[in-house]
Amino acid sequence: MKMVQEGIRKGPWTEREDFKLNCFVGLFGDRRWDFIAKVSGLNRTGKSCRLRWVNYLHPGLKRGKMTLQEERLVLELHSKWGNRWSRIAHRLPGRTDNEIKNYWRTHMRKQAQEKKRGLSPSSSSSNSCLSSASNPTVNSLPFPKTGEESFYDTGGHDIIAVDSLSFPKTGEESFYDTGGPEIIASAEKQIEEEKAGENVYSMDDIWKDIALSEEDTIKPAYYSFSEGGSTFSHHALASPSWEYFLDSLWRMDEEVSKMFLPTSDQFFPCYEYGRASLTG
DNA sequence: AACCGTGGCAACCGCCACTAC
DNA sequence: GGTAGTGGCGGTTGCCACGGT
Repeated sequence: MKMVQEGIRKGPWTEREDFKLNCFVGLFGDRRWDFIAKVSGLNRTGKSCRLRWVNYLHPGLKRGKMTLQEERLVLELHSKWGNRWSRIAHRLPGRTDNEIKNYWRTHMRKQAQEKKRGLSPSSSSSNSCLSSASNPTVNSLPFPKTGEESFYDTGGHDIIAVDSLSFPKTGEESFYDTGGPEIIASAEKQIEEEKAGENVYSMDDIWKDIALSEEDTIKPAYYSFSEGGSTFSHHALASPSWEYFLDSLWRMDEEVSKMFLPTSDQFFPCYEYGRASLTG
């Protein structure tokens, strides 16, 4: 039996909460969410913390519009796997299942509306592009006859291989691109491999991949403090709230502190900076 | 300027799977 | 083997910004 905890916060996260979560994930890793939720004093559930981290705070995440390649890949993977958003997300470095899910919903809604209105593919630039990109893939795949499929059907255009599609090079595309064709090719290769052996990555592997693939293209903003001989860097948040972080640490169970503080390389810069701040 | 519809996104909920005891 | 705790995933909801009227 689990009692519903009183005082559990819900709703949008504040910058201070983000900062605290970031710090505690840095200290304890991104696995023990319930523990992090407790010791951080966030008054959030572990689930909520995990979700916030995975969908928003993780340094490997990309922000911004999906590239055409990504859109194409989402369509293709969805046609293969259905609503396996997490699985699909694994093939799009820096994108979360939530993001892809949201994109898909929007996409499907657009498709449904166009279908409803019987619009021509030229009704909107982005949609027409998506339609032309999605049809070849989907139509060529063994798709179960569902209502969903009908969203793709824009009137039986000639089918071309997805690999042969060409997309206009735009500034935006290159800006957001995380590797472009290489990523797509890599993902498609992995799809083939999975077909053969179902080699499913663990989340650790995924994040490692992301870290590697994003190393040169994504430069997460970091705070970097260098004061009083101590250097501290952390993922950027709009307003660092050291008093909150430190306050939480001070309130941590003493035994818990003993368990983790001596072994955490990341803690000491935080600690030193905090102490320096407090003592002036 | 006010209202309305829509899209995009963040976050919650419920279910399931896994693991430790 | 049963149970509780926890994490992960997919579905859903609600808020907010923006554009059109």
